[in-house]
Amino acid sequence: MDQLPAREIECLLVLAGELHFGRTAARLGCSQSRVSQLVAALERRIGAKLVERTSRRVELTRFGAEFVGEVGPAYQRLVGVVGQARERARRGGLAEVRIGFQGTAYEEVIEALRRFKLHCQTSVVVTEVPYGSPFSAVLDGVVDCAVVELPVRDERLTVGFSFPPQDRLLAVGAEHPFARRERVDIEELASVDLIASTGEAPGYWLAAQVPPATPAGSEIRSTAGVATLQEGLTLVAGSEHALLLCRPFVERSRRGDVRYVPVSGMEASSQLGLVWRTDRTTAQLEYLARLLAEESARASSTG
Amino acid sequence: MDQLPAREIECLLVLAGELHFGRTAARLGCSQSRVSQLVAALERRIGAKLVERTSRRVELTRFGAEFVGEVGPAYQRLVGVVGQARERARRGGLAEVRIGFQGTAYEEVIEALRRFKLHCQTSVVVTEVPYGSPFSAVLDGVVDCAVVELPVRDERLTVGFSFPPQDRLLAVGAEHPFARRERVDIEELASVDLIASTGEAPGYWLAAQVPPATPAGSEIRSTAGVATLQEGLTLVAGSEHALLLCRPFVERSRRGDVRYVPVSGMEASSQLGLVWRTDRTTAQLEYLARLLAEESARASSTG
DNA sequence: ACGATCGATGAGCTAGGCTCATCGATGAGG
DNA sequence: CCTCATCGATGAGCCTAGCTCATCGATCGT
Repeated sequence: MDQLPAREIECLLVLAGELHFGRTAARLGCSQSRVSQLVAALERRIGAKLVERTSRRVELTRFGAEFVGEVGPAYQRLVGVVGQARERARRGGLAEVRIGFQGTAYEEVIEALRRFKLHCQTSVVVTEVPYGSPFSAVLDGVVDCAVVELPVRDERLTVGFSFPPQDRLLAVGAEHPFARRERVDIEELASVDLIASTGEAPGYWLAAQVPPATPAGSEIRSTAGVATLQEGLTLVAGSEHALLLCRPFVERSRRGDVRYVPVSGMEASSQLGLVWRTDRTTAQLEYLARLLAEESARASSTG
Repeated sequence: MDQLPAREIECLLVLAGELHFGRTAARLGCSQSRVSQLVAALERRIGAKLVERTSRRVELTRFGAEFVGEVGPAYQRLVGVVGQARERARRGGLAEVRIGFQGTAYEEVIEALRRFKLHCQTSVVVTEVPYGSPFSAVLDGVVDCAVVELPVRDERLTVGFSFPPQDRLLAVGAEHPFARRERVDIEELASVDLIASTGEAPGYWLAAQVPPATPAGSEIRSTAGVATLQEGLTLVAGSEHALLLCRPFVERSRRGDVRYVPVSGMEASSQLGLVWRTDRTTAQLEYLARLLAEESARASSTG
């Protein structure tokens, strides 16, 4: 089969409305003879008379009317889709933005997303990404961006916005020696068995989450690894293991058999950020980053 | 806005499946460079990168994937509609055939329509046409054909099939002098007041339905006119008026306050036929006529 | 380092898309 | 009945857009 005769269809649709070759030509911005040729060509292609025409009257054949009734909506839809795409491209956005989160989304982000959807007329799909593989979903293109733990040191990824650093908390079981402490100093981490993340995260990221040693140089043990936050908490609850977390995750995962103790003296404190693939930077994502910045500023000023 | 870029869209859709410019070109039956140009043109038109391509890898942009997801179905639908129209034209038919009836449809026709729908994969819409204007709906194109009382003497109309002639019946009120008669001779019509049809029917047709005089030359009175069969029967029931009908209509409109008496000696007996606009003759309508002929033959042999 | 593969690009050809001029048909008006 | 005006069809011819060919540069495997 050969090519879709877009011009001929367009011509027929206009002619069906005008029922006049001259006016149709004017509306199409071409000559009357071209209209005549286009209609004839379409009729030849379809293999049936579509328009009954004398020098005094133009009317659709019964078959032509039926054809117009079917082709019209289909054609208009296609034109519409292309037009919408153009419009979206002009504003530099996607119709559906997929955002990944480690764990779940938190308040500041939710509000930013609401404004984002409104302003960009975009639908937002929220997905959870594995705690231990914060970047792979972004790199694979499964999500368009993600709010994850920093740091990110990867040419392929861009950090659009970084939330302010936050203290880390140490999650321990209810029976753990630290369970009732007010604080834990970072040097004390040398005495616990920290849970590491298993996943496709790069080494520098893993090291940032679970430092291999205290600032003073004491080695930090780590004999267990988990893929998700929930796994980690479950492991903590029933063992001597401990888990380093940042506050937003804690707020979303309170449970009775786990205690959260602030850790003081941590140099590399926990920090969340919005990241996306550098080669897929768009105005839309940058706008989302700006919205996050605003919400973050608002939250820190009122809180 | 300018023309719908059908080739470019087609090209993108194929490329989205192949992810390879050379194979895409082969499938489109053009050169690789053309594919490159088409994609570039579409990207320029939309205003966004749709395909990420290096010399070693081709993949859709996030935006491109979204675009393909929307444009693909719309495009396929349009192609499908055009293809279906071609197919229908090849078999010479309409997707929806509208048939008009005076009064209602009767058994032989119903069965023929069933087979017609099946064979032509067509939907059939049945419409009632005014008894007194059997042709105008056909001429106006409101229906594609109609089963109506003959005769038809009009260049613009074609009779595809004529049912065998049938006796006429005289409908009279229950209190009418003829109400209990076995037969009525045509000469006796001079003594009744026949109801005429009012409508856009031509004079020859009206005269055939309600003859102006008996064969022997006696004038037949007609002081009332009705537009539909039901109106006529209602008028008959409460007056001295009488109505000439053909059998199929009678079978469908039995009522207690009206008697039907066969009329003998009528030269021009009642005859139904399938008519359509001559300038809209199609193989499909001719096929329907053939089906009616078959059903009619079957009915007369078994009955 | 080399060759193979693949997409981009520019030059150049040509068929298809379009216009112009004209014709014949049709209907209105005198 | 004749004339004029309107409208769609048609053929000749022009020109652009649609396409090919040849070539280049980038990239990956060996």
